[in-house]
Amino acid sequence: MGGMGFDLKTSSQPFAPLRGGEDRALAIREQLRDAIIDRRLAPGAKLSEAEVGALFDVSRTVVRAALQMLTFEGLVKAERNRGAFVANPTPEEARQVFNSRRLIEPALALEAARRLTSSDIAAFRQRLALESQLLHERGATARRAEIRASGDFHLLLASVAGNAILARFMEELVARSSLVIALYGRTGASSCGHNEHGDILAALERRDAPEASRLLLRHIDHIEADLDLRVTEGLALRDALGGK
Amino acid sequence: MGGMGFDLKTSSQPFAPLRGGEDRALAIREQLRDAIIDRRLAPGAKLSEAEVGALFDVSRTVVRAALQMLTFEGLVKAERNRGAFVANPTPEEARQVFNSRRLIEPALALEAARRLTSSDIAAFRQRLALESQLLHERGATARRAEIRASGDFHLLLASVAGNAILARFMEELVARSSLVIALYGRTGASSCGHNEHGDILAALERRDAPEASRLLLRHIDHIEADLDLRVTEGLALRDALGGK
DNA sequence: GTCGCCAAAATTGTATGCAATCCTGGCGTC
DNA sequence: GACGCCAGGATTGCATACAATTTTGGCGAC
Repeated sequence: MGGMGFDLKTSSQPFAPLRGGEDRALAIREQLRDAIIDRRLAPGAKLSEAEVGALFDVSRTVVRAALQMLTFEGLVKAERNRGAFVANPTPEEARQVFNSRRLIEPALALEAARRLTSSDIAAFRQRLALESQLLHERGATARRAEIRASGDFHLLLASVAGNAILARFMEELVARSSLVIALYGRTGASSCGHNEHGDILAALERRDAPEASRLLLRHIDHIEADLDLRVTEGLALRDALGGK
Repeated sequence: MGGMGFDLKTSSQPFAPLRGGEDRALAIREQLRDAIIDRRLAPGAKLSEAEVGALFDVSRTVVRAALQMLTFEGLVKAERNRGAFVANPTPEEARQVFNSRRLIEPALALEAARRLTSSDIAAFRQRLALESQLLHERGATARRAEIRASGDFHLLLASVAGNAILARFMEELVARSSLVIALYGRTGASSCGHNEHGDILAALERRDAPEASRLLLRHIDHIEADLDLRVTEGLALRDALGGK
């Protein structure tokens, strides 16, 4: 029992105002999603319907809808008659996430290089500016925002590529990646040192599709290389303990 | 106000018994999914919560859960305060579905060729036998079963490849493909004449990964080539009319 | 006759109540 | 002392009731 020990509603984001006139389940989904990939909610943590409902001041009906969406995205694992928990991906699942990204993202880069418009470039530049600003900031809040901003770069690339279905897949893959990085990351800063996103954007601007694709593939490799995915068998129990 | 005019529960499948002890929303999702890809539910048809609930003898709560899942899969389109409708993919969406498949499936074939076990082969053979049997049968029921069996081949391939995430993506892509074929298919029998699935399996058994990948890519091309995706702009209104 | 407005009906969005299931703690027995 | 059993509490699964929104049908004015 006992509260979750954090305040979901006062997210670090300036917006996300939990607008009342719109679909509240969507808003709650986003808040929980941010909390999960920011690691404010630890993997394995229980998401009690009543408790989440009390936090957001909605009924369990709405919470259930939000949790079902997150379950479909793979960020939450639901067990019948037991409840919903923040996902706790295994190293094998982590590998599958990155294998999927290695397959999809270079293709997206190829297509994005063809379709890139000047307004797309502006959006990329804005994203990159935010990233580099966060990189130089200190503190846990900046760290969290940095992880999310880094993911947004890949999401923007997917959206520029123009395939809505693959973009949705990428949304899921990026979210799961954030979770995996939080779990298995060594340094924590995935793209520290090199400015790989900037290099990719430069290649895109040059319309050098193969190079953009190649850089992106290596970028994914670098992210995964920063993980510690050694087997550590039979840790299911300890993971559960770590949850709380 | 006018029933849906069909009986969802007496599906053509011999199983799918709507087992009571398990999660009923899952069962309803499957039934509706089958009905959609079998075209017993026309694109654009309204899925009223009360009506579906009456058909399956469950409350709207359960129906809503099922419809939300189908919405996530892209088979149903939900509009706020208006209801849920069977998806009506545009030609552009159809192209995106096949572009996604062209990207993912050849990679799955490569991996499947490496991992194929003898029990996998047996499962493939069983699938193919069912397909060829259905191919020679007459009647709408056999046609529907054939479309589904054909999709199952691709799903089996995805499962053999061993990446659960991509397998889930494929589930969505195959379901959407069935819908697209029902909407835009010319002949209706996508793999008529050639036994492309059989050829792919043969290449897999020979461990000829590149050939299996190549054949699969061409197979997808053939499926898409059978579609009529000419633009027909501004049909959104007529589509809605066609819905009822 | 056509257009616009308004009330009734139908449908979805949300909250809440009850039943079923699972976890927890304590007691009795071996 | 350890194991198994059973009641109490808590949590989810589901159904239902009510509120909000949209659609529909008709009525009146122009």
